[in-house]
Amino acid sequence: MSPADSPNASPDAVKRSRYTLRQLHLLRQGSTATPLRAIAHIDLDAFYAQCEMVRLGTDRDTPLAVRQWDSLIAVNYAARPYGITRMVTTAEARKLCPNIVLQHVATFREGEGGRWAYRDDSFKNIRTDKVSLDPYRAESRKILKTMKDELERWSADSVDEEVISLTQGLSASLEKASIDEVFIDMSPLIYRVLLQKYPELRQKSQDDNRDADLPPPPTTAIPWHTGDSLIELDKHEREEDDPDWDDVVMQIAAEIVRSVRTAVWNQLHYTCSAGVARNKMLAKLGSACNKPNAQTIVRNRAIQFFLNGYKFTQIRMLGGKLGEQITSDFGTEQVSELLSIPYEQLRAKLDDHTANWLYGVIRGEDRSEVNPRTQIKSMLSAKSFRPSINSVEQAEKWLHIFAADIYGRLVEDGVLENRRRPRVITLHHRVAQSRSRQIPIPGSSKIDEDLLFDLAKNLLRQVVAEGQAWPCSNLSLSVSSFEDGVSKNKAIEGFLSSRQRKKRRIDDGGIKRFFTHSPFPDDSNSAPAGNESPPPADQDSSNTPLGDFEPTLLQNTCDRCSKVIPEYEREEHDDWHFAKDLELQDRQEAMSAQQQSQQQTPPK
DNA sequence: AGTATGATT
DNA sequence: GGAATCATACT
Repeated sequence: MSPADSPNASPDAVKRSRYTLRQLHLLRQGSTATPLRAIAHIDLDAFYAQCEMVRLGTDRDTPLAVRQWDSLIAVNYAARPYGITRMVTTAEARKLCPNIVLQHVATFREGEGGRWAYRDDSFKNIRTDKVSLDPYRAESRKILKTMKDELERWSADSVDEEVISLTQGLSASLEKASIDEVFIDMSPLIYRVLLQKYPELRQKSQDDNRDADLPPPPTTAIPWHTGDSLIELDKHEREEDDPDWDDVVMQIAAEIVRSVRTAVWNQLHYTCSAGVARNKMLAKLGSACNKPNAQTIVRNRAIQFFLNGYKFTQIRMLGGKLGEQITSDFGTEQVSELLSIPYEQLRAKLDDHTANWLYGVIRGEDRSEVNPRTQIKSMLSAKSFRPSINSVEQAEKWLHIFAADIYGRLVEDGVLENRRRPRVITLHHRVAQSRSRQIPIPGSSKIDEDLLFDLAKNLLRQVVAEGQAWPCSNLSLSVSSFEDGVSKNKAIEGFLSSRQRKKRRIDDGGIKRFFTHSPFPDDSNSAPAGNESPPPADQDSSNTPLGDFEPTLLQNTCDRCSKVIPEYEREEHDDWHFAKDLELQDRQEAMSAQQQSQQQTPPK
């Protein structure tokens, strides 16, 4: 921070980049290994509260909190200056801010047809009502779709023919981390923008050493948006130094994230906060730095400074018992103090895997992937009993509501269209400690409310038969082990066996990587676009585990699309066609299934 | 198959 | 801090 003690920005500062062509090209695949990668974590601000603000149409400055019985589960930012937090009761909240809006969550009610509703007396009915988070799930889906669409726009919009041919089909991947959080891997998108903006990066690799340094970026200053919060650089780094490609990458990433946030605001009126960094861990910490409605950028050269200010117990996975143990083992919670502990000493106290992970994570390393998953893996419906319940009759009433709840959500998820169905159903039950029983859901039967209820009753009988079933303080029903619709599954299995588990390339889940989003039309809308093209024949070998070995002489012509394909691209190209065929077939099936299932429009 | 842990509003 | 979710790892 003191320009005085830097008399002369060293004249030969950055003549070359610190990064290589190989590291640049790794961006295309969402590889976890390149320091140039760009990950965002986006987090909706006080999500449940915002949902109610949108639903009720209240102003942004109106204090509002979401109520569950007599406690608050979300507090909007207008209410926070009054000292209202989630740990406050509704009575205290009213005292602190007399005109606050306290909106109770929607509930199911026994005997009212398994449908949730907003009821003005639900807070009095903790004994008969069960919370429903459905309205928030629905909003979450809308927001996710808006984000996806905006990212699609980025992958579609490019003018340069050469860049199109080099980067066709590259898109960002999006992981739904919870009801109000996503991770986005923007690396492939940024690769495309880089080639577009900097033609000097479009080299053919054949005549180049892929481990040679890149030329430096032709800029001396990064055009940061005024709304971006930049984390201060590490001690030995200076803002006056010329930027390198990682800085350029971060700025483009910030621009993409800004546009996603703007789209969510413009189309749905939700604000969110984002962190942008090299990996998930840093992005996640970053998104919490400036709330609400702001974005924080953790540049590579700022990582150490950034982490030094933290207690490691704030890092993902260290917030619980593991964090406590490490704290007591080494007598500190500070990242900065843990940094001075040599690896061997970590190994002495922790198991191999943990020590290794910890050593890296406090130095800003995290190679976890952004898992392109938007669908959930299990569904749970639960209730805690204030006065415990004491009979099978009471328990079965709740099982009825659980079954209705889960069934409704399964319908949203596509059971009727045979898209996905759960294979296992589980009952959790707590007296002093919690126990659970699970059984398979018969694959032959049609899943409906009654079936779920019957299976649940069955499980309850098992639990009760084991004794000590009462008084019960907590009961829950869940379904899990989802499988995809039969047609899709069979086809993919066929694909895998035909390949005889041949070494798959790079990362990932075989054919599924071609489905960046659901091939099925979403609830309300829109004709799926059929304008994709096969992956380009690429002169670059970073796709293959063979690295620099480039059999450039072997070329074939694809009999499906008449494109010229190098031999080493052949397999991937065939896979692409296979995925496309599958997608088309699925779409047709889904369409006809939808036409058959009649217009029982669910209540909004 | 069943349990425990961790994280989020 | 409690309630309701979700995910994953361990045994």
